[in-house]
Amino acid sequence: MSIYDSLNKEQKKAVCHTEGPLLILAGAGSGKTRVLTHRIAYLIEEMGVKPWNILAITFTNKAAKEMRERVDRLVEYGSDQIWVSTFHSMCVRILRRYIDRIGFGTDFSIYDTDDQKTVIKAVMKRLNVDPKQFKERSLMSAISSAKDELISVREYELDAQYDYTKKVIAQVYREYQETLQSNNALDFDDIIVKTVELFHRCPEVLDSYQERFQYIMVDEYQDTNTAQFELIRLLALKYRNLCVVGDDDQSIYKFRGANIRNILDFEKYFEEAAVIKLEQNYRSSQTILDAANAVISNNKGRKDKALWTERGAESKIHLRQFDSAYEEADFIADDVAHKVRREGLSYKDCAILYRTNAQSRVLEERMIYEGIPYNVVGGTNFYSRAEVKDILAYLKTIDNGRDEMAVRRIVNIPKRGIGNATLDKLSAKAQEMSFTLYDVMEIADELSGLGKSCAKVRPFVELIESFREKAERMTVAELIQEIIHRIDYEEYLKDNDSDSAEDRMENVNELISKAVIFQKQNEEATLTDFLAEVALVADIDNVEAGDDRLLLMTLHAAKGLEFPHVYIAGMEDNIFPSSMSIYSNNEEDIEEERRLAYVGITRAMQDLTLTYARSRMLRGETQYNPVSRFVREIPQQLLDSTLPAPRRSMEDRRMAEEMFGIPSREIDPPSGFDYRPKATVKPKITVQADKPFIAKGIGSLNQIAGISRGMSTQPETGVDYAIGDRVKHIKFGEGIVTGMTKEPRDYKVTVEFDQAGTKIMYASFAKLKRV
DNA sequence: TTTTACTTCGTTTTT
DNA sequence: CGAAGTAAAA
Repeated sequence: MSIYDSLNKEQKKAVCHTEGPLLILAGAGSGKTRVLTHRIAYLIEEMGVKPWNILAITFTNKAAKEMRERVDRLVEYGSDQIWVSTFHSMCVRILRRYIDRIGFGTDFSIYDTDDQKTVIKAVMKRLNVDPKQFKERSLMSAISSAKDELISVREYELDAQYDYTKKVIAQVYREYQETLQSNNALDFDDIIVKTVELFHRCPEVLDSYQERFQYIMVDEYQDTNTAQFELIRLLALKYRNLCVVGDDDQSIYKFRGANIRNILDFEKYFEEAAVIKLEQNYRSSQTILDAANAVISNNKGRKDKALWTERGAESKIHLRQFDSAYEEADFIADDVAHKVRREGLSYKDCAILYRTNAQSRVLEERMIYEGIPYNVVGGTNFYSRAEVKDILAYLKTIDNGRDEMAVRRIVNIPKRGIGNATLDKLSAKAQEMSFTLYDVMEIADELSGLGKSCAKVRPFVELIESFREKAERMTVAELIQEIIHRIDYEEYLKDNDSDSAEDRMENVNELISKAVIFQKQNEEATLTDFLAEVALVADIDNVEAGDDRLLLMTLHAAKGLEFPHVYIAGMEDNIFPSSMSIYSNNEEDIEEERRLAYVGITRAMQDLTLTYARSRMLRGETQYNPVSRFVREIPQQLLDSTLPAPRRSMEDRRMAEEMFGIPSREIDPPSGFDYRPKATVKPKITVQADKPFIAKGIGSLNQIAGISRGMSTQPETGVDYAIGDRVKHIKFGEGIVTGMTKEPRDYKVTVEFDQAGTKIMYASFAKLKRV
């Protein structure tokens, strides 16, 4: 019996088709990861392909890690020799070796979105671009899409000649690229673009990688953009053993430049390509698949396919309407609690999905209220938190003095009396001498015309120099510790805001732990490597399977995951599909949202619950939205409750009145529009200045719950009650503690409530008070 | 130069 | 409604 016997006929075909281009159209839940891992195993074990000649590209680090582990279980040896990597980390790896051939230093920095924004702003100022007329946001996305499409500055300029707006964008684009180059920095898009440029300009480098990667596999192929396609096209050009796996129905990253034509036209680019469809679904019940198929069938221009399963209909899709988002959240919390406490389900079997990150707040508040342990995926990335970025900026400055962004960030942290005025003077001087900002600072006291403020620069330079010297013989973790000690970072945080200082320090410590772990896993790794690693982690990468927690995330973040019980909240027009897509009047935008709906529905294995609210607060305004059109696209017999009659617009009503003289029935707004939660739990620390980060999302919930973040990594020791004590719960009232069990990072407490009966809850969530 | 108070602005989704 | 940016004050 071989490992391939467990595959179905189509899967087997895909695994054994090893030579030449191959397109695998893999529907949701059709076992595409299985196919990919088995295919790699087959190449090694049956075809005698050397592991180091195989390249597998995934979308996230998490997927890469999973794939490597699964391959490792299938093959005898060599799984560590395969390149399993994301586009970005693969390109960084290549560029670290060869980017000096196209005018960058191999110790380049990587700029995240915040850094980009800062650069754009500075550029706009320098070029006198009117911020009223041009939003930095749109400039950024214009530049980003140009890069995704591999349009160079020069090409953009040529195209812009007769268009004022484009001309301005072209100017900003040029200046932006020049700034990045002089900072020896690349943004996310550049990481791909520069690799393509390297391959074009240095055929011998390309050739060496073509020889190296004789068998290439790309996962989530529908999400690739033009630049990424060009990259893999070049790599595969010589041996043409390119296998791409994707599902056009799950293409949801158009806004990020994903080019759906890459998958729809694959057979045009590679004429000899074989196409295999995987349509048998191993994940969901028939009912869920029927709903998904019904919704997605409203899209035009898709590859023809339909999912099927051997499973039965099982339970219907639950549909619930509420008066407000509070009630919606209340219902979901109760429903999850019920399933866990009465039906023996685990929290980790459930997920709540929503369209926008902003929707997580109300849900989070309710989960705390109900005592449900949860994690939020997404929101603000751990590495974009101010305190983490401060420390990283120190590291970047030490590592790459040309990174002006980093230098500017930390030059006055802690306060050294070096403000914008001084910095601008130094910066101008730097420009004039074509030095970097840091170079000028080093020689500041020898320069004339800088005034007395330059005396303050000296100690800063000396500090950095001493760090550089120490960095030679220290680990990254030790270096961070040295930095926070020398600049007394804790004191700085306390001066700024004593309330949050402790939490922030906790994040810094978390960063130190990450550095320790990183260096343990990569013994040869340098500071540069650590900074690159840190720049390329995504939120989803931090979701660990171990914790028994309910997951909250956007529909986008949910792609590739599955859960027995899925809730999709906010099923309303203007929320989902988003108002942007509705008002754009472009059917393609709605189709993209519909694919998102398809992704959401197909995450569910057994049970799917769709909820919507008649009123919802948005930007301080109450909106009344009709139920999502996607819900209406689900056949009624699959739903467990009936939909309200389609709401008629005011015009329709007026017309009906005029034509028939009948006053139309009042449907909206609903009765309960002023609904307030019975007793809102006011988070002690609200989600503001300090928007929760993810770092597995734990930080966020602790912060909302008013619990020190320290508990996210260490078990709580300080509960002030024990078995036999009388305690009070915010919702269930008073009761007696009848049991306590210690869990790795928490206590599980059993309480017999006077009114509400016996409940089992986590101590850190229940916030029980001794009475 | 830094802090504070007021205004404005806007919200999709993110490697 | 909340964050972020700007103008004025210390």
